[in-house]
Amino acid sequence: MSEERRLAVLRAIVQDYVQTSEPVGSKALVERHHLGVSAATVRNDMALLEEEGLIHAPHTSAGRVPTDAGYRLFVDRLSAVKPMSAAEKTAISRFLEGAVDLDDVVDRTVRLLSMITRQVAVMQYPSLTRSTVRHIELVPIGQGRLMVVLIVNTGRVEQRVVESHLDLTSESGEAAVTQLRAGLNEELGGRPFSEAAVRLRSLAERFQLDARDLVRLVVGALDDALVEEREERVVLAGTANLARFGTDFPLTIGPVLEALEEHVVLLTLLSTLGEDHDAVAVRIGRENAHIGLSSTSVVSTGYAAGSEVVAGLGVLGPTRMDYPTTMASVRAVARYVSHLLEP
Amino acid sequence: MSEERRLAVLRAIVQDYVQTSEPVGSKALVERHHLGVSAATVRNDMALLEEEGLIHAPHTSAGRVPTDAGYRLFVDRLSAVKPMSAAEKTAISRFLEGAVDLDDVVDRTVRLLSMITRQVAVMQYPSLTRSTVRHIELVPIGQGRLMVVLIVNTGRVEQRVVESHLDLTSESGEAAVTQLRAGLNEELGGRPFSEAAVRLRSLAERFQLDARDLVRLVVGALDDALVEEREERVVLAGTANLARFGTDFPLTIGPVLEALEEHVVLLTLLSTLGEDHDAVAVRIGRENAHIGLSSTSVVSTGYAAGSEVVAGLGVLGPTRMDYPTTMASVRAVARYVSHLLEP
DNA sequence: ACTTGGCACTCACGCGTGTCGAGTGCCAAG
DNA sequence: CTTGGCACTCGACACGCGTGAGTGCCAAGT
Repeated sequence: MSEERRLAVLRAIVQDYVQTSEPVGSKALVERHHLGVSAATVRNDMALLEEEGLIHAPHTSAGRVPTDAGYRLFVDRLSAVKPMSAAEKTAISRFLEGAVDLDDVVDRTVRLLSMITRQVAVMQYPSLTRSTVRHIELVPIGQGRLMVVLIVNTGRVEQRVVESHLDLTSESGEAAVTQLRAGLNEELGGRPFSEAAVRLRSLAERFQLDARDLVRLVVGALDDALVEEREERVVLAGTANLARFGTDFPLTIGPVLEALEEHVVLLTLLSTLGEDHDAVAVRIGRENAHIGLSSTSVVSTGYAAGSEVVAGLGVLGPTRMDYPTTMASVRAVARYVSHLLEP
Repeated sequence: MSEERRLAVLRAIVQDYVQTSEPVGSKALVERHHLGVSAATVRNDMALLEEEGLIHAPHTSAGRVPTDAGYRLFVDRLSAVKPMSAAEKTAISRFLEGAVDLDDVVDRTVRLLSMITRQVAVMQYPSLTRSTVRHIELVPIGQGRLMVVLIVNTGRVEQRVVESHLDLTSESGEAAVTQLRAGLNEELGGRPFSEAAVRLRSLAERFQLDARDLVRLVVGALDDALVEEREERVVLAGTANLARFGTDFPLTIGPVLEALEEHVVLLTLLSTLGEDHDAVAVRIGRENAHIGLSSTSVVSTGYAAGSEVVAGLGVLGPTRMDYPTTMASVRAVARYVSHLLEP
């Protein structure tokens, strides 16, 4: 009972099943992969694998299909990371190079990733909490309204309008704005958001009484809306790829689309938690908390701006997916994006 | 041969078919709608309607189904605009009221619309070309880089970074930036984008030679990236609703999802062209240029910021949709959005 | 000139049956 | 521990048939 061969059988099953998307039987296996043994032997191995819960037969006398656990084992121990061809690499960099904008980078990345993996691609905008402040601008825009523009080191820009009863066009109003702008930038410029909240708190006291109201509003806008990261934005592309499986599989497309519309769900999918830089995380089937994604897998990783990992990106597809190549693609794209966000 | 009754029959067919999604036969018709005639008479009418190309039998001895032309006639002449209940109206305003942001408005609108129509909702961001400039801000962000922030009357904000070899931190650099900022705002502030291009052209000459380079860069950024509206943004929600029909119908979901990912396609769908303010446009089946949308209909209208229509929104669903209520919903939501963008 | 009931006809659909074959489990021999 | 053999299972597919909804046409009624 060679343990090793049993795993080879599992690997072969996964590979065949991924390719053909049909349950694979003992006979087909031996003729496609030259394992040096007969079909009967493979059958015995299969019986054991099934006992271990790694594969499963949809019904009596049908071929075997890997279970979630089977895929897991395959990913963890049985698959080599498939290197990307030089052509693919240059294609990636070409496609991403033209981006003019953070929005554009995200848009292109997600499109690219969905195209090369032929699956659904997901990308999170650089998280504010893990970024640093580059600049804060205050722009009066008529009446008592002030637009607060926050520029982040990743190139992300956020803005919010606050309404004040102060007359900002008056001399004293303008002075207050100027002073506040300077104060904010001095206090926060170049600093990570994690420090922002505390630093903001002490700011109001430095101002004259009649301006404190304004300070509080602006600080409130920054603090509440941005630091609290009420909106971690997520973008996706390639949903049409889901349709390719629709007929093919017990994967009904509806629940998946629903899950994809819940951006909160997507965010938890991407949270690769305590990850190494550049490790690729894989969640298989039921491992994804969300029901409706129970027959899909998520391959994700973090990307960096400078040295800091700022957010995640990845792809989502049926559990029956080509893990090695998908993982390679995700990793490669993440690297290029990090590279792009470098300066 | 009462023309009138024939149309009544068509109306009845459309209504029944929309509700049951099954071909409707003469017998079922007479017992559900008390037209004062017998099934045989209805059959004669149906034969005529079919001759006119308004309905169609999927196969011999099956009920009838409206054709695109049939729906068209129904929408144009046979349907009354269904008024919305007070409850629905308040629900709409409640849901939209909390928006803090233009992004937020768009996001909520599209979600809301997809929920109440139970179909795919699409919304275009306020078009820059139809908006007016509220303010332009120039923010130096280290080295020779300058961020150009454009604030639009609709609340939309666009930004772009330009790189200059000028030292912007020097005194003369700062002066140039200040002068340019003032010049831009004087020249463009409060003006529609349609005038922007010409006004920008003459700007460079007003500056000293060494600053002209900078001016050209900034003007280029505004002109090229924004006025050219390279990116008319579109947001959608409710794609999961497509799945509800997937099984139901000859509407395969794949091509539709593909079309939805092409934002260009969506934009042309929304372009209600030479529309009256608050007229709701309907495109039925093949009327949508794009193949893949040939069995879907689009109900769309424009929304305004102030008095000017700035962009479109609408929903997309199977040709077999409840046009009167969908049209009512789209109109109602568009009105509230316009209201929200008023000030 | 329409309307209506009657009647023969047409198919899509569902169901049961039968065949086929891939695939399995088990066993006894190598 | 492997292997060939063998009986068995069960889904997929094809065929045939009955059923019924729905039609078109016609002749009679208003």
